[in-house]
Amino acid sequence: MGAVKPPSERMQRKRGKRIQEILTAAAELFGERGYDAVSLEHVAERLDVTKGSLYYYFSSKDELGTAAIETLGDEWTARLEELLDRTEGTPEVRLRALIHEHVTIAVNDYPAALRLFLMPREWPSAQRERIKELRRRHDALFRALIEEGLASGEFTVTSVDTVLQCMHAAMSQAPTWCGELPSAARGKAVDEVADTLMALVHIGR
Amino acid sequence: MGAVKPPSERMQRKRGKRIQEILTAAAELFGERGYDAVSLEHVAERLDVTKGSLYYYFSSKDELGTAAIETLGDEWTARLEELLDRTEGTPEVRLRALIHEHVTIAVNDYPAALRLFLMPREWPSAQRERIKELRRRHDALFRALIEEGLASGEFTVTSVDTVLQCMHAAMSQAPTWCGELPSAARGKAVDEVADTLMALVHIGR
Amino acid sequence: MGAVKPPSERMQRKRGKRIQEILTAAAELFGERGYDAVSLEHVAERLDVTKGSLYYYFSSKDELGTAAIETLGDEWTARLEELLDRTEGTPEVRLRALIHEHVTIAVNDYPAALRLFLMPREWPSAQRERIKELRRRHDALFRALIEEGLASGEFTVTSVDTVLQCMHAAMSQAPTWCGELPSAARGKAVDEVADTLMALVHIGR
Amino acid sequence: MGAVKPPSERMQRKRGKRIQEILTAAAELFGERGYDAVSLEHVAERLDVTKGSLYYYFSSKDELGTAAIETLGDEWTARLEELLDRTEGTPEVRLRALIHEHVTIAVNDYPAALRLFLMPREWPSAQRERIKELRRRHDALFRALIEEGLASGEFTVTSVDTVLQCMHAAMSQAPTWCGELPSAARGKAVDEVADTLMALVHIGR
DNA sequence: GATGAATGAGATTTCATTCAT
DNA sequence: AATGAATGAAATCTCATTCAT
Repeated sequence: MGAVKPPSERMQRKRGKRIQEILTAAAELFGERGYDAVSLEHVAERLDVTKGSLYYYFSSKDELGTAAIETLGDEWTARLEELLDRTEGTPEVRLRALIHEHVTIAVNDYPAALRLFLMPREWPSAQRERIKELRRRHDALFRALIEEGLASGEFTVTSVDTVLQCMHAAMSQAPTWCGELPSAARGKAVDEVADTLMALVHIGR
Repeated sequence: MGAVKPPSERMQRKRGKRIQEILTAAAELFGERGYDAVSLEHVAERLDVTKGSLYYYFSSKDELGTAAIETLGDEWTARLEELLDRTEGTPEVRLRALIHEHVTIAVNDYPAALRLFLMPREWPSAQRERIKELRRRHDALFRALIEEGLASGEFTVTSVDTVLQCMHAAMSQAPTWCGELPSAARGKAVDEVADTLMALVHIGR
Repeated sequence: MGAVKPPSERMQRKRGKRIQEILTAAAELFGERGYDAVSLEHVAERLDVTKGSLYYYFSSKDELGTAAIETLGDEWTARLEELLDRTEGTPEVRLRALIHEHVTIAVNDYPAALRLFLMPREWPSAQRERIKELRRRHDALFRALIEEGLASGEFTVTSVDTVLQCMHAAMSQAPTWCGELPSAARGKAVDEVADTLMALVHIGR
Repeated sequence: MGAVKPPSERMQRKRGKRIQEILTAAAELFGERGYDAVSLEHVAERLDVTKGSLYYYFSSKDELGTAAIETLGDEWTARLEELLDRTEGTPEVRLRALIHEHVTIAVNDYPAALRLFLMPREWPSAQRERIKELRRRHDALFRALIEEGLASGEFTVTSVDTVLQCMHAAMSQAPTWCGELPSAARGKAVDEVADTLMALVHIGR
């Protein structure tokens, strides 16, 4: 009835904020229990909202899922970039810091990660591509550092791709064992993971 | 008079065989698509029976699931043990062979093992313990070799536990990337994974 | 900001009303055929909705069942109380009227009440207690009248409890025989039951 | 293959005995939990036999059910007849003894009764008629005594049928409350029931 | 006579999705 | 923007019944 008034900018912002809230809650839940095991009811409940409301923002569970991952990935990548910005030194030093930070984030904030990142198969095919893209952006940070180290002769690897995959797998998996340790022991565990994974770029000697 | 005749041994064997058939089918499916994504209908279909029949052997999906994992784990471990039996050489040689075989099995036969093995969290607590036990048996093979290599001075590590976790994570994750390669390239990819992971026991130099 | 708005009172009422509709339908069915013989499909059909909808209001068949019985019991008790409100006279007169009304309700409206009320054993323990409580409230009406009559010397009994049990049993059982009579004969049959049962409070003389 | 040899008499007896065992177990179970709630699995389990075996003796659950009731009813009636055979005295004395015995049997042996006897509605219509017939035979014992007492002027009733119904209802219901008493108190409770029910044949005075 | 195995129909339950308000 | 209500498809589970051995 009458002209549909275009959403004011303020409204847009508000909407954006609500969406972020939803995505955060969703990412947490998917991360805790896996995509299949989380119902929209669960998501809604955590937000103190009804199932139906979610459809105002997302047109399907799949879409919500993908968006949740994307958010999570963006945030994660942003934090890693920030770290690199404030860390100086050789590729060795910086790569180790990056690994350490990645694991820390995984353990503290996204026990999620494994289920979300590492299992594109679990996702409907429409979503898979976007998840891979996300992964590429994320990997780029590590890849750049490794190549820098290779160029300078500090690092040796069999194959950059393989190293990246192994590194990523181990880092994302970390929460499932570090997460169970008493928090006192966690710091040390994370350090050990970082030290251990650095070996991957010092192959064959 | 009234003596209840216990099932004959032959019957017992037959039953056991049927159960193994079911478990194999289930393990394959769970391994391919993950627990949640597989319905009893799927399992039944692969066996050419009706859903209901499965309940003659297992009293719930959970029970079937746990048993299937156990089977899968047993089989896997058995294949690794076999490999070790027929492989001679230094710990270095044998560990590399073990990794190679593990990844090969993962890629060829159990692409979704990741979801089953690495995520005890998503299982009802009754099952969790049994899965962890399975994991321990599996890890034992790697652990023994690593310790042997450490004793002989061939290997250096930061922490055996950490190495095991990282190795396991990377190996189980392998199917998600190697699996997508054209089969021609797969062999090389698996080799590279093995070479790369061997670095984990040659830390710090 | 983020204030969760509680469901409006009007909505609450509406929901309550819907629940009552469901409970009434369920109580009727359970009362007619017994708990086991009624499927949620039946209940849904009578309400012209789908099975699934019922789960929006009740989280299981058991829960619906218990609530339905409670409703049935409340209604029944209420009708008896109403009757007492409008009936004057000696305990003798009023007790007879009460019995008569009870049997009438049983025969006309809840032919299967027997199965619901008299057999707490078949209910899960959670429900049993609530059913017993219901029964107590119901019995209280009869008990009060009987004790009044005893006090005034009009009645004689061996044991109030025993009389109550026998009375209740016979009244609830009535539908299984009165219900089969042609409706013309029913009135007389109910009268006879009432007269007969009054003998229970005139023991020994 | 060859002539089917007619079952020897010995076999017949053996068969009969087996059938009785089954019927007893079935009657107990139906009595404890109700017809619907008992599965053939339950019955078979109690007999240490497999479900399938029951079909050798009975062609359906319904048939087993009806036969079970019939057995139970026959046995019950026989025990009551026995009692009457050895009890002398006025109708008053004998009727009271009969009631007492009936309740005793109900409480001790067939908490069953209520669900089996009093609820023809719960049974498929084919069975209903046979159950009613059974009930008639059973009632006949009481009816004869009551009529004797009426003839001699000892008893007064409104309607023999009604008295029988009420009596039967209360007697069969007895286990649900007497059964819960500590066994010490049970004897007294049964006595009270008998005394109370005797009032039904001394109406109006 | 009895068993193990299988079936198929139906019951309970879950959940993504839609929609009127 | 959000809610309460409802739907329908699919999943898990139960059970009377059949049958080859």
